[in-house]
Amino acid sequence: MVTIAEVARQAGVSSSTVSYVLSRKRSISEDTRRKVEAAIQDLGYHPHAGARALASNRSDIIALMVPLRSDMFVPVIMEIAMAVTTQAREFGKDVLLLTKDEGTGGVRRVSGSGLADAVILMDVELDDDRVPVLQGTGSPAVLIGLPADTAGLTCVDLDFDATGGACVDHLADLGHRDVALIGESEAVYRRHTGFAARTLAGFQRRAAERGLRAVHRPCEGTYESTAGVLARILEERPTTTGFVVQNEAAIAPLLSLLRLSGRVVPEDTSIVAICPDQVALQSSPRLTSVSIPAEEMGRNAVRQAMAQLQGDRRSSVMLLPPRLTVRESSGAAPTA
Amino acid sequence: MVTIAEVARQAGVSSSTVSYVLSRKRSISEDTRRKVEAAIQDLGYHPHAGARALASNRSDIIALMVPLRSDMFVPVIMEIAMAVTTQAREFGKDVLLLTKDEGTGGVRRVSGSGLADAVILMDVELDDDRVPVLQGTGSPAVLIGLPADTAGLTCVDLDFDATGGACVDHLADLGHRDVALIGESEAVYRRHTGFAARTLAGFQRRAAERGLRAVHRPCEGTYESTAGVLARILEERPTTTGFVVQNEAAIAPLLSLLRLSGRVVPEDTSIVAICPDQVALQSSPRLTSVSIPAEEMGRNAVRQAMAQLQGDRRSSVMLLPPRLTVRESSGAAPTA
DNA sequence: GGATGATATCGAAGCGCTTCGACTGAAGCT
DNA sequence: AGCTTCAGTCGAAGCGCTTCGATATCATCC
Repeated sequence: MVTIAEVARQAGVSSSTVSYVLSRKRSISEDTRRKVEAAIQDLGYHPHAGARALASNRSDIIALMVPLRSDMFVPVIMEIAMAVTTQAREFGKDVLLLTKDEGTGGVRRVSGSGLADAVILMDVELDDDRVPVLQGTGSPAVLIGLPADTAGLTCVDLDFDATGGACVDHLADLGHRDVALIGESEAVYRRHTGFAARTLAGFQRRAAERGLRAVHRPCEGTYESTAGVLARILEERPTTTGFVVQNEAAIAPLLSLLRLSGRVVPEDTSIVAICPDQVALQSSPRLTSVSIPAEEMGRNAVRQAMAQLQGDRRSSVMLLPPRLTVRESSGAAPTA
Repeated sequence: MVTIAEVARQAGVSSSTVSYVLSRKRSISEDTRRKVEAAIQDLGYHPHAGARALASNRSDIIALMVPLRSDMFVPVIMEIAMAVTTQAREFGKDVLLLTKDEGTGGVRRVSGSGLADAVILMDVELDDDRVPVLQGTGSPAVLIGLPADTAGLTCVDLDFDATGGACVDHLADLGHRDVALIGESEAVYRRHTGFAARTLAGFQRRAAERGLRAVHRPCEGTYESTAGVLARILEERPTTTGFVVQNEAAIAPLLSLLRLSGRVVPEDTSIVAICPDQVALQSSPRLTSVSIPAEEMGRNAVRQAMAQLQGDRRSSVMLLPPRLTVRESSGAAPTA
């Protein structure tokens, strides 16, 4: 292994000078800098990460705790993870992947051992036991998702309440009077995850404000369950013409079922999905949707973490505003 | 931060003794062990990862290089990544997440800096420039996927050639005489990824051996492209009754299209998918499928990496045998 | 009963880096 | 000319751990 001492010898300087060339913490003459950089190239030098962490008390690693299985849509999780990793690299940091099932022990371990300089938590529950532990460690922390009590925390999430409202607004603007929310599975509402409940609250509040009749049905997302949910909704309220779909898995079955029943989208029935743009674009017809800004959430989480690492201790809750894109699945309500 | 010295003082022993308690590399009396463990508990001691890496020359970190965007199905990538992480933790290792777009530089960086003890590469291309670099570093390496030349490498993958064959066998056994492979998008075949080509080769060879007529069509996986592909196949060879689907995204559109066209699965048409079990199970009807053993691949990759870390320098190519599960999407060919 | 071999523990060196204080020489003042 | 100032560099300490002898104790065996 090539050490800083060898680079120093090759460049004819002391090892501290090499260190300063690398860290830019002291001024270095142009001449010396060139010699050192040449030596680094020549020898293929890479500073030893452990030695650096020991001496500087920074590992340049951000821990990311990802759900193994969760209510979140897997591609969204993946996109967030990739965005975090990419953004972290732009700050010269690496990402350590932890699974949520490591729980509080995992949090203690990585911050206690100095393995990570900061921790980003995904799939945060309303009353998440990792949060107090994380605050106890005093290390920079960012949550993707909202717990019940956000006091003193830094969080990033889509504003799901506003999202529910935006979907209703869009359908109301198009003249729909009866709308339905095809939600996540019952288990998601029972479990202590906030996003489904927040979407529902926004959906219902806005529907009331706009004077629409609103129905909400949880849905597992399988073909059969979607068929059941759709049948129930149309039976109870046959005049329903606008659907908001939160469960990504229910989208394909829903489209298929509507086609089979002879309903044409968007002429007879309008659909607004809450899903990644990619999903909306590969459906047929392409879906009007509020996108899940996975990349933005991941990148912002890292930025917040970096701000904390640089001494910014303000907590903040960053709710990204919903962005609704009109595509081919929504249109004016049919005139009765 | 709590150091080993503080633990030692609290336990009334030397710090080397604490170290040996932790590493079990020398025998320690029961009495001393208890005192040390109590002190560790009391103080909430976590060894400093950097210091440990520096002194022992092992970081206890495995780097995992994941594709940002690729031909692979995202949930499969995710499942592999999670399996790698879980299995790594069972060996006391952590996982560092790298993106494929860091390329050879990323490989050099993590192994050159001693950040990772081993590297696992996903989404390996036939002629992958990361591979020679990785071999050059001399650090333990495992590939998930097969490059063209596997000499001296350790690889783990599903045996896609046998998979193509197994799908044909299943359909042939059921009496189908005309089969079609709905493959990945053209781009996948053009790009230098092996799994699609290997599946196709196995499919065609076995079809020839069994005397079936076989058609292969690439497919983008969108509703429109699937519709086009299906129409083309049925036009060219209307007697086609067996479909093998490799592109996960094409599954839902295909089922929907067949339903619309009045064909009943499996009475009129049989489908065998190559996809994760989860996808096969949530379709309607549930699909006969060869599963993508994502978890097994991830776990085995880690095991191979650990074997190499423990000095096993044999290279090996581990091709997991396809496992075909019969469900409701395949049945006897209709009698003409 | 002294040599032998385990077993249990300690002290110290050293891993490769960062960082602090000190030093040097040149430039900028008065 | 003598002073300060500052850019540029060096040497050494020290980060917290592992690991290699060395040592001490004790049971075992002729």
